[in-house]
Amino acid sequence: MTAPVRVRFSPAPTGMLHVGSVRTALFNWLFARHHHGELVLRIEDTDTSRSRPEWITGIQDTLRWLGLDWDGNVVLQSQRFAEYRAAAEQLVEERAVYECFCTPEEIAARNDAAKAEGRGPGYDGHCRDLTAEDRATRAAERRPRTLRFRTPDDGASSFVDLIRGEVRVEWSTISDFVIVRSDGTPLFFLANAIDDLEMGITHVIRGDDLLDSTHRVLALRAALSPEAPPAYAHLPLILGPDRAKLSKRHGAVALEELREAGYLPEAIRNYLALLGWSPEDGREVLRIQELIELFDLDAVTHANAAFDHAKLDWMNGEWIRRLTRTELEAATMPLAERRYGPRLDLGLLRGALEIGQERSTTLGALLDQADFLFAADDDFVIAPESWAKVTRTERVAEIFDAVIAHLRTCDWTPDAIDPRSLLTDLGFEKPGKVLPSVYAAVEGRHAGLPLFESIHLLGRDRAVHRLEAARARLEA
RNA sequence: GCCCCCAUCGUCUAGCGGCCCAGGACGCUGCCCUUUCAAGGCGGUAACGGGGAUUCGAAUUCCCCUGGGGGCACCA
Repeated sequence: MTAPVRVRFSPAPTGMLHVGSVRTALFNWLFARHHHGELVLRIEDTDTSRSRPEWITGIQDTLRWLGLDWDGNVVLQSQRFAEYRAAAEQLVEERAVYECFCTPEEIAARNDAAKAEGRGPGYDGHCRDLTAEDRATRAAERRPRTLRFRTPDDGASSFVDLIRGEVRVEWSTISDFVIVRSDGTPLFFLANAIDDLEMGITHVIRGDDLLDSTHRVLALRAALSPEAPPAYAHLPLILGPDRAKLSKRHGAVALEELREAGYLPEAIRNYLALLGWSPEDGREVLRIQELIELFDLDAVTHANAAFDHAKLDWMNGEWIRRLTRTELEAATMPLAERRYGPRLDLGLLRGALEIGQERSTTLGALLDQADFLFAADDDFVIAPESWAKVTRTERVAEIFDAVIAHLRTCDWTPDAIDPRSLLTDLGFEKPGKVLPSVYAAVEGRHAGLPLFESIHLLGRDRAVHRLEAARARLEA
């Protein structure tokens, strides 16, 4: 390859990162790492009313957690406004951009009128050819002034997208667009074009929802500099289960929610990499290094993809099982600390991870099953549906009595704890069938971590105590 | 309304003219394993949206239709 690759991930800090934006970040990251290039993190906070500092730090936290590192300092567009203004004024002088004094209300009214006539929305060029005198008058009226880019009157805009191939649109369908607001702040188009130019971005990899805006950015870029623009690659969108575009208020899966629910970065990266891309050999469970080696823009698909939570679950389970015990512990610790606070017991947690690793799909689900270990006897509760199952169990009082007696004296190993032979002696042909009542008494749920190991972990006193409590409750 | 993008199992995808009466994965489902529930193992179910054209031959090329998605902001 020729010039070193330099890409950027440029989110707007208007909310938490969701799977769509993270997939974009991931593809940029994989592309940069694959080509030994650089990835810049640029925060597009030009909309000062919607941007919030906590989202900026939140975005960085999430990216770091996912292992998607970036090169150099984070660039904040809000700190470069002066530069954008200067460039815009220069464009005004060159007549590529003009002053527009239309108010939002006037534009909205004319759009409504256009709609009534069966035409679509879009700026009508009202202020396109204002004379110096017109402008002076309007300025004197203290009308708001925006700066609008003048799009070509005829011909077509065309560029070759790395994924889509040639994309062509008639200029007549693209209206003049605002690049500087009436309060003097820049818009996306301006800041984007200038920064891509100055940062030396070679490839722009982003969502397909920005495909149409590319023509405008490219025209603006051409007015700004004769330098060749970056190559563009528009990724198919990730859709919600309902097949609509993911948005903050609609079905978007926030990364922080996944993190809190116990999904692993390894699994999220792996799953997201497979949404719109697949390696030649068809393997699906891939380490990050393999992802970097195999990733290629050529293999990116063209069609939008629905986010499938069930497959993510499967993938997460795959990764939980691949973790070493130490890694699993490190991944679970933050969740467990938040969940159990001072009641967290490292020894018990390790025990739970040992018996739970092979059978869990999320860390959250694993901890759900481990809750019984950390509950004080006073606030240990048996789920209502599980208790119902207990009361429906035949001769359950007898079972409890026998198990209690057994636990008081047996050797304290999982094998010795196993009460089945004793239940067989009591006349139960399939002792396994009545065991769920014991699960409920000890674990608070009739289905959970393997019983004998669980009792062993819980300890003799606590186990006996819980069974006695359940036995007493039967009488009530 | 106009513009753009897209179109293989329910979902993610392989397929880039004959190897495909279409392969893999998730899901669903049957069986096995089994102390519950899972996890795991082995099977099964299930798709080329429709119509033309090109060709000896089309999931693969072209056109139309239909369908889905996106865009048309002083959001990005």
